[in-house]
Order: sequence, then C-alpha cells, then structure tokens
Amino acid sequence: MGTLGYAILGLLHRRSMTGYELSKEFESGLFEVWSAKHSQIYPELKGLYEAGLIEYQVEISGTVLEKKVYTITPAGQQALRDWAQAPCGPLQTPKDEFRLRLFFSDCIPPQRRRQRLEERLAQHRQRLAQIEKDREKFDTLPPREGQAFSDYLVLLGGIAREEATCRWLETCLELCRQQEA
Amino acid sequence: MGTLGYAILGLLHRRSMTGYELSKEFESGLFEVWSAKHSQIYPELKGLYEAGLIEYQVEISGTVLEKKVYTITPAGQQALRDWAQAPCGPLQTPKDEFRLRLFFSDCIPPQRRRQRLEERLAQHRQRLAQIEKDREKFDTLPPREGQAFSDYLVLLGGIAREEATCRWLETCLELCRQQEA
DNA sequence: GAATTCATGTAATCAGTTACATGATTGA
DNA sequence: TCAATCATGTAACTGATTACATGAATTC
Repeated sequence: MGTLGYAILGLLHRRSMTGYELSKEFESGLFEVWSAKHSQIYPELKGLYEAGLIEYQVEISGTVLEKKVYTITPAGQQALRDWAQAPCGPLQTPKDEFRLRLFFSDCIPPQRRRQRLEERLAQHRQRLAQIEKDREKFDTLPPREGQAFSDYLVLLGGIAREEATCRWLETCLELCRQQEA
Repeated sequence: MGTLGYAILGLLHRRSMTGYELSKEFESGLFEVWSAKHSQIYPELKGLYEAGLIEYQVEISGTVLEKKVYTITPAGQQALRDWAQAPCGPLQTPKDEFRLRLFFSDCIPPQRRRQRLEERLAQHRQRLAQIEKDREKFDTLPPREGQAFSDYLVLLGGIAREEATCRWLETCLELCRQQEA
C-alpha cells in the first residue's frame, strides 16, 4: 500500500469522515505534509475498504443526498501502527522547481533574478505568518500523549522550514545586491 | 514541456553531454534540486530533439561503441531563458513522508518515536556535513556573473535547509524527553 | 433565484519508478 | 578474466493531476 492509504488511515483514526471531508483535511490540517485531490481519494477509499482496513455507513443529508461516513477497522489501526513505527528509508531531497530555476539563472538578467527572489521571499513570509497564526492556537505545550503533541511538532517543523527559507532568500538578495555596487 | 526538459536544457547549456552523463549529473550536481533516472532521460532527449531544442553528434568510444553527444540549439537556449525568467507560481509544500509518520505518531510507543527522530537526525547531520564539504570548494565568493554564483546560492539553500531540519529534530527530541521525566 | 458548498464518482493524461534487455570498454 | 563502469534504449506499472460528469443542500 502507498503512502496516501496510510495518510487516509491516519485521518480516519482521528475521527470518522466522508471522502469529501478527507479531501478538505488534505487542504487544511495535512497541508504541511501531504496532499491529494478527491479524484485520488475516492478510488483509494475503495481499495482500503476491499482490504478490510476501513468500513462505512451511509448517512442521508437533507432528504436524498447519500454520503458514506468511513471508519477505521481494528485491522486498519494495526496497519497504521505498523507503518508509523517503521523507519522511513534513506533521505531523498524533494524536487524544487524554484531552486532549479535559480541554479540556471546565470542566463537571465540580474535584475530579473532579484525580482524572482523577492517574489519568492514574499510568498514564504506570508506562509510563515500563516503557520505562526496556527501555533497561537496552542497556548500551552500539549502533553506528549495524544495527537495534539504530534500536531505541534509538525507545526514547529513548518515554522523552522519557512524561517530558514526566508533567511536564505534574504542572503541571496544581499549577495546579488552587494556585487552590483 | 515539463520541468525535466528544462533541467536537461540547463545542463546542456553548461556543456554538451551524453544521456549517460546527464543521468550522472542528476545524481551529483543537481542532486539538491532535481532527479531523474536514465529511463526517463532518454525518451525526454528524443522529445527535445524532435522539438528542435537540442541536436547531437555520434561519437565512437573505443572501436564500436556509439554515444550521442547532445548540444543545445539556439532555440533551446531561448526556451531555457524564457523558462528561467518566468515566475514560479504559488508555493506548494512538498510531500514529506517522515513528517506524515510523525503527524500520526501518537499511536506508537514514545520510545519508538524518539528512536525514529534520532535516526532521522543522524541522516540529516550526515547530509549537512556532505553539503558543507561541497562548499569548501568555493574558497572565495564567486562573481555574480557566471554559473558558479548560481551554484553557490543553491548550495547555501541546501545548508540552510539541513541546518534548520537538524535544529527542529533536536527540539522535537528535547520536547519528547522533557515530558518523560 | 443564484451562487457556493456538499457530495461522489470516472476518464484521460502526465510524471516517475522499477524492471527488462543488451552490449562495449576499462581497469584491477 | 572478472568486475565495474560506460552506454542506450523499452515496457510495465504506480502515483498524481486535470478534466469530465452529475446532482443535492445551503446560504445569500
């Protein structure tokens, strides 16, 4: 089973949900770490159901609209635990289109390169502000037991990454400007 | 055209190469920012050739072994410049399986979580040491003109990312240990 | 009444990995 | 002569995105 399957199991371990709600989770709570469109989620749910890792009950919204509320089974919980405990394999640097463009930026005008660096910096500052707003929801350090603690660690990781990226882009801009004078 | 095509154009802009050499570049120089296997590179070269962005000469190694040395065409250089100058689009956080496992780590024993964090920290420290060794090759700040400068900026980005990741993992371990006492 | 959100799916396509397949060259 | 590296491709499959397709419920 692929990573997406475990991501879904993990979400359903927290609470039962419909496919639609899962797709919203990938845009909000899991935004930092994974993503998936509904067109990938629905077939995956079918597979997890056939593997006996989840089950569902049909509920009615309004008068006719059917929705399937998925729940993790004991077998699903075991599969999730096994996966979450296993080591992650060797490091692999994620592909980064911005860095690739920068890597080949010696063939473009210097002021254009500065422009792209500044744009990017603005984007990362905005993202950083968003994550820091999310952290404010934790007024106190959550207890190590429970999912809030895991959430908090991942949140700190996002802040660390965005801060480092902003500092790096600032350094790049400084170096670009320095040599111009 | 996809990003891989531009990565190849960028490499061929630096120097003419065979498909085999390109695949080695993705493992070494471009390791920080992009990757591709030879099974993806050869078909892509065919496409770039048919689009008139690259051409090749057949050379002979030894007595019979043919190799195709690819060269970027003027049209290819223009396509590369256009791409490198264009903005990168909205930020999208890369998928991160380690953070995903951590996100769901509330269902595993705490000492197992610490073990995984320590493993990961060791991996990132090793990577950091490797990148810093690469930086030592730059004894002096390269001039803004030329590709060495772009290389240097990307290298700094790798160091920034690895340092931030190491510090974050150290913080996670501290928080995990703190609450245990 | 109109727009947005809720809700579920499939089809076509693209990007990327793993496996299959072959053979020459070089250096120990 | 044996292993590692050089060298080039194709095939099958998996993961993921975009587009196609439909319709109910809610809110303005």
